[in-house]
Amino acid sequence: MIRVRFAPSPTGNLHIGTLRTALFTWLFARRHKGVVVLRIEDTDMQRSSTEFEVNIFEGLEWFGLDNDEGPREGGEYGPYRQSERIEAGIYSGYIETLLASGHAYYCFDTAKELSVERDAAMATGVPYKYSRKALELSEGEVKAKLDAGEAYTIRFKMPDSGWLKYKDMVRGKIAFDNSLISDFVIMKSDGTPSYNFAVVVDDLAMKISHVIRGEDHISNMPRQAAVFAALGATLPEYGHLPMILGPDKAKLSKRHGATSVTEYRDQGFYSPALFNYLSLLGWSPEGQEEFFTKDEIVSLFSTDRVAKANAVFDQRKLTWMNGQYLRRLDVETYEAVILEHLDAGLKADIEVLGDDALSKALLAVRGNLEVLNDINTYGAVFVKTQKEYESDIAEISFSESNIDVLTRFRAILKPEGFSRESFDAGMAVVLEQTGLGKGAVFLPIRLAVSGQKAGPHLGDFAEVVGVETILARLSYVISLT
RNA sequence: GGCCCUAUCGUCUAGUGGUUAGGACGCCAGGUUUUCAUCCUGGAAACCGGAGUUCGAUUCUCCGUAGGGCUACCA
Repeated sequence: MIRVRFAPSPTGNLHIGTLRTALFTWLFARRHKGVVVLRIEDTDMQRSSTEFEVNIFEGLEWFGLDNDEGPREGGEYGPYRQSERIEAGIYSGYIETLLASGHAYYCFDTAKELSVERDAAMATGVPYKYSRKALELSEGEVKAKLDAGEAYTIRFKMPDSGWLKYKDMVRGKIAFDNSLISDFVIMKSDGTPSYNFAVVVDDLAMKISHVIRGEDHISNMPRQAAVFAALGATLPEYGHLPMILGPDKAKLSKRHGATSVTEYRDQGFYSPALFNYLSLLGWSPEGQEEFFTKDEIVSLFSTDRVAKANAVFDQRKLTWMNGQYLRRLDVETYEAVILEHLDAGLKADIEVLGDDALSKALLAVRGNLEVLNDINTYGAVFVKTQKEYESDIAEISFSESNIDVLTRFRAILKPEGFSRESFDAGMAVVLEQTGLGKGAVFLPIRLAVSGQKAGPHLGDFAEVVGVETILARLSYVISLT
């Protein structure tokens, strides 16, 4: 049975990079009909908060990644928060085992002593390894220090020789020399387990079969593998994903603008579009097609087509893809989706214009939208107040020819039987009558009836605001001369 | 400094021991459209460098270089 886990740390909002890891992990599991476990790695009490945990849940849900086991779903390998696992004594049990087998030992060095060691090693160009001073303590000395209440950590004793060799699902063969790795802390002085230890215990206890995570964890492999070995367990399969970078090729972070998933949601990105885009960042199926549904991606996904090189997150392309999704949606879905982002005030104002006004207006500006929130910019033209309209008009100068065009158009436009088509036909007549170019006819009409030089198709616009408004505005402009 | 990973248009990527090195975003030009947008057509744009292997390397090997990661009582 394939069991994967997604293990975010609630020390910040759900990040695009973290989401991509979750996505690939999820895709792998769903592709192979496996189980997805969500585990919250909140051993860092200082930085973790439930607010961030909630944001992570929210982001995953919006994006469309579900999990079979987790803090909210429960499951037979719970609890699924490391903080709760600490309370349950899960880690201390394993610590005892390691202590008893000689794979771990108490360490009483202070932070200052350790940094002196480290600086000395750095200065001589030797890779730093803990001196193992604590290992020279006799059992009696250790007990005495413990009894005296001295602060301590527990370190894992790395093997002095041998290599960790494994085959990465994404990168192929990888090897590390164990003798270069320092003994590392597995239990901090506050009694909580460190990451490299907790992760192993949990992956083992939760029977995780495949670990898919970011490349930043590759260097942790020899440490984690050594703990697995010391516990007499076999290593799960591992796949390390390339990182997502900002435009400056540095690891994606806050200074690159929006990085939290809920921010993308709030800006009006449609989650299936983000899903599609992110799936193609570091992975590609065969062929040239770029648009895939979630189900298609699940059935196509495979770790051996995951890229090895880091990828820059291109917001331009995401935005383009989002616009494509908006245009490809069926009308009902499009309206439902866009309505969630339409300002209530703007919505009410448009609805006042008539029964189908809202629907027509939303459709009229569809081609202009990239993100859902754009509707509030492009939709405003439909509900300009008279005052706003007049002040827009005041900025525009109409020539005699323009006024002639407007006058002719006003004469042709009839309130009876008005439609988008009759509006267009009316403009065509003016075109013929005057013999002017398209621009010389259409632009002044657009300016006169909308007060701006860009916007939705005028026939659509007229249908929404009503022929009376159009006629009134034509007359208004004509009357100014 | 040490260790690990990586390297195809500006960006995301496909691909191959012999290809006009393909697609997409962006950019430029033209067209459709009433303007903008959409849409259509076309264009510019890449195999990091040096050795080696080979009849032939972008592709395989090595060495550089560059970028990224790790080197914590963060995860």
